[in-house]
Amino acid sequence: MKRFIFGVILLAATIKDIVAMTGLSLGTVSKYLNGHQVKEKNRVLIEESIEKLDFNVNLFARGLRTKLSSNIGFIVPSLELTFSTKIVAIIEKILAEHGYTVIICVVTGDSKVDKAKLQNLVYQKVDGLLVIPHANHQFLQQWLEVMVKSIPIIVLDRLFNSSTVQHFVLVDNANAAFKATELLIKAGHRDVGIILGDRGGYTSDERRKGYLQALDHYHVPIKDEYQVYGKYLKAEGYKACEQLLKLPNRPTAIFVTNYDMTLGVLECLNEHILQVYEDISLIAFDLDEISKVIKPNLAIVTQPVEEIGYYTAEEILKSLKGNHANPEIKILECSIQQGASIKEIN
Amino acid sequence: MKRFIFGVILLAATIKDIVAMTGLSLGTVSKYLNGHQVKEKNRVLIEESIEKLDFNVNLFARGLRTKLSSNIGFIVPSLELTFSTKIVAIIEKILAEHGYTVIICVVTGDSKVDKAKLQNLVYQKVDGLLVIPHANHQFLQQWLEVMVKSIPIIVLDRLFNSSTVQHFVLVDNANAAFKATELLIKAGHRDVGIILGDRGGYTSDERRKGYLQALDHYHVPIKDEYQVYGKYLKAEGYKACEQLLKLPNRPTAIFVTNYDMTLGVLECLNEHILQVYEDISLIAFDLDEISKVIKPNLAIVTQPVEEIGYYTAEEILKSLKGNHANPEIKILECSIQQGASIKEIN
DNA sequence: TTGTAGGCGTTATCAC
DNA sequence: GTGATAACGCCTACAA
Repeated sequence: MKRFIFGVILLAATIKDIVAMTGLSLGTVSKYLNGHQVKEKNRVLIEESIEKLDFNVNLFARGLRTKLSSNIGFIVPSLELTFSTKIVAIIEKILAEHGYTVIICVVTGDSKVDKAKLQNLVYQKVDGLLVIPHANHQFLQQWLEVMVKSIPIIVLDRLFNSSTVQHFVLVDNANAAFKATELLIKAGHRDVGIILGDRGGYTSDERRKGYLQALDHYHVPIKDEYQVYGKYLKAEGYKACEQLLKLPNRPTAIFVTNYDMTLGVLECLNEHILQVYEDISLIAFDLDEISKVIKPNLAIVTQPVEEIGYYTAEEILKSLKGNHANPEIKILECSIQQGASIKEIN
Repeated sequence: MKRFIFGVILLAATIKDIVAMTGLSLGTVSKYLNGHQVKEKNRVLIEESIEKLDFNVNLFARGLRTKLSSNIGFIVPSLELTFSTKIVAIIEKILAEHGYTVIICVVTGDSKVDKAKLQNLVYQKVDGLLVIPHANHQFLQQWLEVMVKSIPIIVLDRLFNSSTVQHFVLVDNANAAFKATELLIKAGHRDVGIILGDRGGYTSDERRKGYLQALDHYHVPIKDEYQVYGKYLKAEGYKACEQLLKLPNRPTAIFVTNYDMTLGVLECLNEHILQVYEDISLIAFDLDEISKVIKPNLAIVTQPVEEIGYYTAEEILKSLKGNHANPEIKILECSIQQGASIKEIN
């Protein structure tokens, strides 16, 4: 019952072809395929046959029975952030080694659109879900609460309160912000501005917390007008920066808490003909690839993206095979990379 | 035969549930689901039932029959290039509107690893393929030649000779390079270096062609030592730049032909304490987001990523529904964005 | 350890 | 237009 002609595959081989070739039964072959014990002799027989026939399990048929797709979904708020794409890349690599593929799903924040996309994603298409939530994505969160009942979910980058979703991979934002702010203070800065993302968002709150703790720890007065928000966007970062520059006693140093806003800040400083270091000190977040390109080299806080990726991939694989629930909140540390953007004053 | 309890879904509804609820036959419902004509009265009946049951087609079962997954695969050489990620994002958005999901597949260039990944990808998992090929990816190309017999494939960014793969979306690299080089020449530069990607690669060859044409057109002598290669990598771009700087009569202007190499070049110039504009003029490729961040603003060649994305999405959708073969080589134009990195000399 | 048989939910091919 | 029925390829009791 072969389906080749002149060495060209006409129809993909099925288990039945293996049965015909080996003389074994369907059940035996299927068992072998699913990792059960089979007599050594038969094992060899089956493996030979698989090789010859170039057999591959039909995933539709398997899925029809098992409801499993060996796809995992990756929900991201954007693909323009290197943070997301790096993690996607690492995870895709590891999951591929285990026969899984990654379906990407960019959520827009528009819940009508997102609803359709998530529906589409989840209908039999994924066995598990990795999520980097959008800031303030109420709808997504609710949806995850429901989904987690049927498939494993790991949430990255952002913590939220939930009795059902309990598997998180985060970085210690507060501590990272503390260290960044500390660096500025230790260089003598007492007028330290911070550009945060979304007001009330988890990440922003954490970073703000670290910032405030550092000021407090070193007895630097806290000023509300030094804390501005830029929604994690370049254009908003620009505005936030202008806001700080307009202050009567403008900060001598600024801590910008993400990549995109930093681009906006740099553009803003450029236009105002202010020199980083000379006129204003800067420490940024996540600028890895380009921090050295910018003059002067920027001091930056770096998230352990690789570690996040590896850890998350391992975790989802664990959840996928078996113990469906190993809820954990994992917190990884950021590192600080020195630059030449912080001026020592007095 | 409902499968709800207290409003909670126990089992996903099937066509049979609709049959039970409407009194119609399986065939009729299935026909409706696949866009065939059904009596108005029955249409309403079915739609109500679908609504009530929250019915969704089981894609495993459908796939088992049709061999279609409504996934499309996107093969990229890396997710660290904004070129790729932007296009992925656009395409994911459009395909989602049509019920398709995007499976990402990062090829490494290591053909053993890639082979496994591509196998995995293609086994019933995708209905079509979008590809941004790796430079010199011989294996991938051969594989595409085979795959294209069974599913539609569109190749982006890079052209290769093939009797089977015939659907390409490209930019006019030669013309873009001509215009970029022209800009330098018109500013008075006659010692113009170019940093290309991979020697012999399609894209590099095209960009080199445009560069040479411009020199020729304006009667500027061509010098081999001004043409160096950096494999599209940051570190290699750094080296390539050094190579140019070491020349006895080093170029007064450099055209760097991709994003990553430009980062390397900027780093190199930084370390050699050479000022862009003042000491050396520069025009780059694809630096969109950060060109304004860098001082001085870089002149850049911008690829029409949006247009590439939209066009490609439309094309693959066309191929997916029906006319399996509308081979075409689409060429889109790049634009030049002025900056302050080119000095007028004499 | 191996074989048998039923069913997963659809679509497609027929008749009607 | 509609309704029965047979695949699609696999997994999993259950029986041997």
